[in-house]
Amino acid sequence: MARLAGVSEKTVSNVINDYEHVSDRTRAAVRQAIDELGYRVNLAGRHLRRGRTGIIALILPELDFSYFGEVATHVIAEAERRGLTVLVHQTLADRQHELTALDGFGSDFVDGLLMSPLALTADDVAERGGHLPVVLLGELIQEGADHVAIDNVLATREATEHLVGMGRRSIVAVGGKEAGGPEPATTGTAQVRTRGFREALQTAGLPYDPAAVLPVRQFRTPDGAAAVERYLAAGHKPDAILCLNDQMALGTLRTLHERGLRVPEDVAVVGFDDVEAGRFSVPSLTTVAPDKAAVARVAVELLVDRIAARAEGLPPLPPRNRVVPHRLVVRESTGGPR
Amino acid sequence: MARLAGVSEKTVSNVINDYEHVSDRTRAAVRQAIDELGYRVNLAGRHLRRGRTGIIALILPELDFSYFGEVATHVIAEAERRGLTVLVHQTLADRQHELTALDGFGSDFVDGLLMSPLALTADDVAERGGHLPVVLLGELIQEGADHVAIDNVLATREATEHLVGMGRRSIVAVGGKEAGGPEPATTGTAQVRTRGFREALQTAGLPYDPAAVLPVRQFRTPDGAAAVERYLAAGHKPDAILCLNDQMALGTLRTLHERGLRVPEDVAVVGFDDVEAGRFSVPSLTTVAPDKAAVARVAVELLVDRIAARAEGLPPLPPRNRVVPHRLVVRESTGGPR
DNA sequence: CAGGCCATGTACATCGATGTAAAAACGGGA
DNA sequence: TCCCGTTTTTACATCGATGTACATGGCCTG
Repeated sequence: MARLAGVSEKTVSNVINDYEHVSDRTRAAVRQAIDELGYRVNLAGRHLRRGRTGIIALILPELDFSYFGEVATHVIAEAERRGLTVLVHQTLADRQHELTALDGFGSDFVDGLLMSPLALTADDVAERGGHLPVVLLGELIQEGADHVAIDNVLATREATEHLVGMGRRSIVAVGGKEAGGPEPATTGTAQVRTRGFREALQTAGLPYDPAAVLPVRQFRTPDGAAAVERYLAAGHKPDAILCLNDQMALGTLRTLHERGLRVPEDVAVVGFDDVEAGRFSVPSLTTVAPDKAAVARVAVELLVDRIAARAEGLPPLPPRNRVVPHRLVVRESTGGPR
Repeated sequence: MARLAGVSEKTVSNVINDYEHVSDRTRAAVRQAIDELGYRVNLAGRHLRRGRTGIIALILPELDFSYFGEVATHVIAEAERRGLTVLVHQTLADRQHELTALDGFGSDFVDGLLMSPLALTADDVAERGGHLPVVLLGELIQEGADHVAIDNVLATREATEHLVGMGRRSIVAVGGKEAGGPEPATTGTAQVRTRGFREALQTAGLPYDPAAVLPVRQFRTPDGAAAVERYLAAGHKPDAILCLNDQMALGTLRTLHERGLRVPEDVAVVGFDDVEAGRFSVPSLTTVAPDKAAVARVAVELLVDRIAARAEGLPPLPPRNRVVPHRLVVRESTGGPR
């Protein structure tokens, strides 16, 4: 122990924690001893005593999803500003993995969770999420936990209106979900966006064809490509495709290219998320851009609140719902400027 | 404490750890008490006692880099199989962040590190990495720590030969680094790949023009796009571009498109990493595909070894260097099949 | 029926950091 | 010089889990 070098034991702790009533001489002595022995605080001991670790987990379905990667970057920056370390964990949209994470990995080395659930329902969160502060990124329809998301219905309506405004009449939604439809895909998000899509069509006086809502297993590039390929192979001739995320939109661009359809001349394409790849794709991608920094900032803020409330033994805060801004970025895939 | 419900205290511990000499009746009683009270193991206590946390950190420069996302997925799977939890952390290629991580975040809640260093040198690792088992992903030239990487020189040579074999004579390397060049970029990797590039040109009897090695600040899409744009704007007319990763290759495709150059007819493009986006880009991307699963498997294996050795108080193992397989995947961007 | 062995269960100390309370050291003022 | 109020420092208990050593009790064997 550093005691050998300096003096006591608590004093070392005091120095490390910048306690004010420590004489300069003692402080210096301890500091030196620390350097000499290469002493390092034992997180276990501190955690045991303090009951907090300063670690929060960011639970994501997919790490190699640009959108999540970008959000994660913001979350990490925001958390760092507050002295928190972020542990990123991947669930592969697997329900079991998500439940385990929600359970704090069966133990409690994290102070709280930021989670982007795919397979879970709000009930799961409400039921099992008892012991850990949790904030959800994205929608989950029902109440029961803190949420941070853009106004997805509105955003989808705007995107759809943009297409309609360009004279497109036959619009397909890739990744959509109908009430009672199969495949959960991105539970909440898919549903809400599909609703916005439907509403916009109605407002525009266009027919809503359930067959033009293409469900997918996952929101990945190959899923988008395959869904569109099937649709076109069936003989349909849409003049616009609304993809519920950019990954699928990129897959869609590929499929259209393979079938010799020009974008945007023959078919216009819109995505969601504004990932970097969409800015460099050929053609570049029109997309709904969520304010990712805001998502991260608000989410961390809500979580920190919740952690603090818990630390002080207060009753859990009521579920809160925060809406962050978004905007439609028009690029080449719908005829935007080059 | 669960003691109230069951009986003793150590017995609870015994039940939790599946100690064999516990009567069924006691075991059942304890189990029930656990459920009833919603008891959960306190990682802090266990860590304090055992000295290990079962957590390893995966330190990456960028989370929204498909390549790292894909590798991370494999690492997580491999670690899970061994009962380890992976904490992913992002350094943004910042030296200070990397040093902090290397230091175990100033404490010791991780058992070891898997790290993909960009800004660090081997000396840093050798010097500061004393207290924590570390395995590096990717190259760092000098010795001093465990490494896992493909044979980058060979891979680059193959990629270059592929271009030469298709009759290309004027080849540019994007992201390359000359000895003594500025910008560290991806320290080791850039250097080693540049070497392979140069060797291949020599073997083919082509001139090596240092101006055809385009340094970049980072290996990101915009950097690649900008570097190529500058090169073309300067009046050069290459017939092939070798990008040291896929992100930059995607940016390159975009720039070529904007300048009206056809790929592969006018210019062939090759990337590194085989990220998913490259399979769906227009045109699809020829690339050097590392066996990512192997990278993950070997890296975790090396790290587990090192952690075990340390736990048993053995002297640290000597640095080991593992080479994993790769292959060249030929796609449309160099005239491959559609 | 006693002795002995094995399966179970318990008491206690311990890991390291830190809050608490109190002791020790210091500085002034009377 | 003595007493009192601060400033520093220390002793001790504590967070929870678990290794160690030992106590308990049941059962078998002679």
